[in-house]
Amino acid sequence: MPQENSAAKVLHHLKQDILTGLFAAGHKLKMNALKERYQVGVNPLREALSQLVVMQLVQVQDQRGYRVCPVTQSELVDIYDTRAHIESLCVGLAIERGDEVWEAGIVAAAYRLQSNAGLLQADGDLQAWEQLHQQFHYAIVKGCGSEELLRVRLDLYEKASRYRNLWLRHNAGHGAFDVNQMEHEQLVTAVLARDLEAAKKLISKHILVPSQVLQGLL
Amino acid sequence: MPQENSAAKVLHHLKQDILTGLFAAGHKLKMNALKERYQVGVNPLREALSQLVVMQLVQVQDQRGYRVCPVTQSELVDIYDTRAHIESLCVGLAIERGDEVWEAGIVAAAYRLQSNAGLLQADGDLQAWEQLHQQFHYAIVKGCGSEELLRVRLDLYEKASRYRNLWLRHNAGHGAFDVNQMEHEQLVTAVLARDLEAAKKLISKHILVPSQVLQGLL
DNA sequence: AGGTATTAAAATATCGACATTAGTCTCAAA
DNA sequence: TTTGAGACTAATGTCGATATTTTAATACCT
Repeated sequence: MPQENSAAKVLHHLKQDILTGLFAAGHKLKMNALKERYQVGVNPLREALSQLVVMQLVQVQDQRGYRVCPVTQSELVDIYDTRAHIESLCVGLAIERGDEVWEAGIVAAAYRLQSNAGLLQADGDLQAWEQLHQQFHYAIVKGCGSEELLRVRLDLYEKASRYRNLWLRHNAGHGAFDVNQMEHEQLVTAVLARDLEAAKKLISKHILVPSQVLQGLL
Repeated sequence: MPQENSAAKVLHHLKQDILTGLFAAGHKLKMNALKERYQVGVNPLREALSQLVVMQLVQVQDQRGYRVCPVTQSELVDIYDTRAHIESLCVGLAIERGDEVWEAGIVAAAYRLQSNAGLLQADGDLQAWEQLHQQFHYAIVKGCGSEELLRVRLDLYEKASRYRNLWLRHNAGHGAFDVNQMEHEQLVTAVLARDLEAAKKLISKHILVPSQVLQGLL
């Protein structure tokens, strides 16, 4: 029975708790509180926290413990700009290299996303929708075939999560997702038509629009 | 006196020891041996190792300890291809955004690299040259102005280090660096002339050539 | 006898408790 | 208001107990 060690378990939970905003930006992560919450000793905790430091989700001050990385407007802009460039790169390579299985995967993911648009209602499950949304975009970029590039992309996606959750909550039930939905359709059309320039422009815009909305919120 | 904790110290040393190849790919990292070598307890060690896992330099198998990540031909190709794309992206943005201070920095770094070409002799200090080489390329890309993009670039650079050291040792004293030197001159010219297309082609090739040499060695 | 399965023993990883050390806060005195 | 001493809080590291894996040895079967 593969029982992963406690450091791995606490890493997973703690990461979620930070990304979803349960531990707010700048929040001091006290050992005793975390020990209590996750029911582990200090050593697995320190291991997990060390890893989150490398992921740039947590800061460490020597001899003064850990705290959640602050969110700033400049970081927001930087992350989203970089994501736009990287995602655009992935889409471009995917269009060059993708095969029929890749195309089918896109169609399937787009269909699932479309079918569950109801999750975007005011009382819907935004996290569930975001899951499908993520899978849709992943279906497109995985055609690039580069593990390293996809890993870089995932790192940035996760680092953007705290900001994205703000955007999701802000838009919930305001019909602001309609534009988003339309962009997805256009993207699928451009990608399947292997229209490189159009697809790159669309994906870049698709990422930068939420960034501009968020800049007004911070 | 800013005395960083022992986990940070051992992280730095251990990372170097892996990147320089002192601990070979696939090597089992036994706690007792590391404890002895770095003169620390197991906990700081586990912290450092956890971080190296996130950096993808070591692997962890539950209850079976840590070992240095293996090197593979496919990873080599993937890392260098991805580096070529990312570096090209950085150079492109730098050309668009760079100012005069940026230009001056490039000229200065190029001059220092040129002046110390003697380090490439068979009996030279290759690590010292690589330091200058790295600084030269950094002088160019830092003009892109994106912290996130530069961080991604640095991650890939470090991940490529183990392969690069092979290349450096292979080329030492064989005059194979002459082409490399010429590429640097051409790159500086293209960048300062703000010739986007030429610069992107040059930097991409500059990264991919060592990759092709290395593919023959593995 | 050769090879495989079983069991015992050594080695190793993991985790929590405790002691040490550093940082912070309070309060009084200058 | 500033400064310094002491108490308190929190982070860090070492040690030891426990659980798991790996190695070795022995017994068993073909």
